[in-house]
Amino acid sequence: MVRQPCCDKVGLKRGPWTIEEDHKLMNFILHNGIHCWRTVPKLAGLLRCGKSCRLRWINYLRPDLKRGGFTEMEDDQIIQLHSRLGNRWSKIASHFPGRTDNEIKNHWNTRIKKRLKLLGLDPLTHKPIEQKEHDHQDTNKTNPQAYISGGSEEYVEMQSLDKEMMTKTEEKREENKVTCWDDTAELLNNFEMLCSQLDLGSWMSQETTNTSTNSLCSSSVSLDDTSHLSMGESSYIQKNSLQQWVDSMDSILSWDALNPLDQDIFFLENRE
DNA sequence: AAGTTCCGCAACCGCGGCCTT
DNA sequence: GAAGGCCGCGGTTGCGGAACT
Repeated sequence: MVRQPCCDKVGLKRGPWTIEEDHKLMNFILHNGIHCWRTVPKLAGLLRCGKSCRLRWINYLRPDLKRGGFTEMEDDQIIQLHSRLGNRWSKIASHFPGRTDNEIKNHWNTRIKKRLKLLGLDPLTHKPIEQKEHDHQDTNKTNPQAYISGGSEEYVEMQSLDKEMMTKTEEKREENKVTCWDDTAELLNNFEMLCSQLDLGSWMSQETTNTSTNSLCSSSVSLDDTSHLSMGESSYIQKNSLQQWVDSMDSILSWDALNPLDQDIFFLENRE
């Protein structure tokens, strides 16, 4: 047997996904589920490799994804888990329903790592960096627990800075909400139309039954992923799936980048 | 206002592990 | 048990937007 490459890269598209590609992928998965990522792009009519499709679905399109900034509690938990598990992002992510390993990894590299360094802590070992130790006599500042519990002054300062930034971001969002309300309402409307066409509800129930039988080519897709959730959480996801998804997708996908006319054309095309 | 730098995030790549043949 | 096939994971890169000069 000759090993086939994961994908013949000739003629395959790379780089950022377009909204149309997203819809093709979503549409395909919602209707057919996933049996083998390798075949997904072909069957879905995408010029992408299976890996790319998998990544896009897991990190971006999954209905149960939770979006938005990380809370202080989540930050603390990530730090604690990282001190125990190291860079095993998927393991860490499994403690955060709706968060992806990629998201957590990025958050760690861009924010938490810097914070720890500022506090004189080695992000790898979570121990005080020696040189810093001389600079910072205050033990609170070199104590991870002090950081986690928000005990140091630097931590408090950073928290207030973060809050300030968060408030500004929220203000901006509010502004956008006001100015784009009509568009947003229309988008939600359109999206619900799409979802009803895609029959998300039946897909959800279908997936719950499918996942038990679909052991071959098991994927991390859909409600299988919610196995780690409590009953309450998973039922919440099901009950609120549509609205929740719409809400999250609204902020995730660049729907607002779409010309409303283009959207209409797109949705009309999809309805046929 | 224009140019430059910085930062965050999405996506890619390659390796390793598990499963199948 | 060996080899191949596929998936998942972690590291890295590159793009786009924000911030700064």
